[in-house]
Amino acid sequence: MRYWLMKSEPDEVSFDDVLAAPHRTTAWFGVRNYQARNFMRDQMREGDGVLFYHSSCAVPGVAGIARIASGPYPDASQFDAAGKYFDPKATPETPRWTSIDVQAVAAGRYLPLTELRTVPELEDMVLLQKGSRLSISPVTPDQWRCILRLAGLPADSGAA
DNA sequence: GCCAACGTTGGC
DNA sequence: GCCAACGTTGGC
Repeated sequence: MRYWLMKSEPDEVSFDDVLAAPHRTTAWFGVRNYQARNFMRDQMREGDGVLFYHSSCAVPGVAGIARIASGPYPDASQFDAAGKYFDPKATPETPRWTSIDVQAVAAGRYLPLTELRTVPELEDMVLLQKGSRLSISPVTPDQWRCILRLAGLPADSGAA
């Protein structure tokens, strides 16, 4: 059981969008960074906890708690020649990019990035490191508990 | 396999 | 829209 932070642009997919989706679940596709892909492919497993983060918006921050709802599987968008995520070097036999399903669990109090930066317990979060742009990053159990407490969510939020 | 040029991310 | 940071590409 691990914990992760996943960035989404709310103009594309917001936490509320996932809450409103069938089974509160969405496929996470379009990741085109090897480090983030390797987390999905090699480490992320069903039941892991997810901090759902809104990026590239007026007030970036953690919008809610989610969980990983599938194992990794090939990202279908890499094969769509008409789509913006097409990768001509990927084939169904040798896929390059990975997807995973994410299920919304609960929205707590919205936690703006500016507030997270003031919390000493979170100063080592990958998200908060200078120059960090990873769309998927690991979160420690202590950081996870701290975020849930700040958001006003029960400590067992995200438990399968 | 080096590394300059280029592209992207994402907060501000 | 700016720009710092960082990843990727491709010539050599």
